[in-house]
Amino acid sequence: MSTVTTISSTSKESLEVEELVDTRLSLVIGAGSQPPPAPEAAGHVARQHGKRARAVHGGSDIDDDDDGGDAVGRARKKLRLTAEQAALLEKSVRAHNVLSHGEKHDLAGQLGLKPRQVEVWFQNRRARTKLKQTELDCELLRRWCERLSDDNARLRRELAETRAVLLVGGAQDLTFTGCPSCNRLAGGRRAA
Amino acid sequence: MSTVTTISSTSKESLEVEELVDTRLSLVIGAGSQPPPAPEAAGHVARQHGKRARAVHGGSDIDDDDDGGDAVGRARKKLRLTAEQAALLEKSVRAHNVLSHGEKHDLAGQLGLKPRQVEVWFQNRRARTKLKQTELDCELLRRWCERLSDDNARLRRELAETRAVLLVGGAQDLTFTGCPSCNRLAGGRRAA
DNA sequence: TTCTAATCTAATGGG
DNA sequence: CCCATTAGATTAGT
Repeated sequence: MSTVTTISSTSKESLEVEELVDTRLSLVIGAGSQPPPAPEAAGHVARQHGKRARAVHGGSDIDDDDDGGDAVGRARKKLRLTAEQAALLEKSVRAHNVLSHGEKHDLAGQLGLKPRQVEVWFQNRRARTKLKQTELDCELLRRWCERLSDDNARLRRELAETRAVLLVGGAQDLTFTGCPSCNRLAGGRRAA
Repeated sequence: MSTVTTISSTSKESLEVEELVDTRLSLVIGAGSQPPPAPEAAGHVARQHGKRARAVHGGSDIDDDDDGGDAVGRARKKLRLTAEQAALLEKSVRAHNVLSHGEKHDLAGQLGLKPRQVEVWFQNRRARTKLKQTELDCELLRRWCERLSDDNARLRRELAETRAVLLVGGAQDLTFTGCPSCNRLAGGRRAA
């Protein structure tokens, strides 16, 4: 006989179920606890989620991320990372932008977060950097475009002038001035 | 209930299973009839989900709440819009991409959503379209860049060609006339 | 099969 | 309102 009483979050319709569960859990677990509204939390990371006592899960698997719907157990609201948590995460992401299983759990332990949350944080972080870089690439492209445009104009000008010199020079001026190239240059650098 | 056990274990893959799961959950949750397939106007492959019963009327839960004081006590987990709701919203956004107060409440009434949710949906929608257009602009820029690059190459080629003709044609004269500037230039470009 | 990365979308908060 | 961000849910890929 399976002892599962909680509904796994993998269920497709977990939404409604979660609400129901949430409500009931609120009633049961209810009103007691209150996360410290003070964000300063000078000490260590606040322990954020009490896992409901689970039935004895034989053997700790490598991954036990799935906490099902207990994320909302007493949750007054959404998760806000403290400065310490953010700092640690940043440091970690600088080390490796992708987490191994061990690292994930380790970090989760240090942060007082669920492994799943750490994982998600990393995902979102990666997405963010990617987006930023896309924007940056776009800007780079824009500059490149600008440069190309300038080059283009210059080339057109030079080409026109060179052609003009070629045509004119073939007739007469070439013999007199003796230097079509100089004519061209003089024309081109008129302003200078 | 053993049914829950079955659901919780796995599987979101198979379509058949999905339907079964959905059906069962509908029974469990107590959803009434679910309006079937929705004409999905916008784009993507027809999704099979279509079925989300938001029949959790446990009293004052969803519909009747006006915006403003959003109770944070129960974390509202995630709302999934039905195909009908989405279709109506799409239609509305086609009419006006911004909502008036009246329209908002009206729509909310028709959809069975809170005005706040309608508002949020419109905001997200606008953000989405804006993002898409940005991407599109970026792509456009890229093509323009490409074109410029091609033009550039062509111009360089033509210019080189013209210059070559010019130099060759004036080579004899240049040697005789002995322009110092052009001698220098000719020496530098002799190879080309 | 499981796992994770990537994507979409509802929701929050600040400005 | 816009914007950035969070996180749940889903899809796709190895």
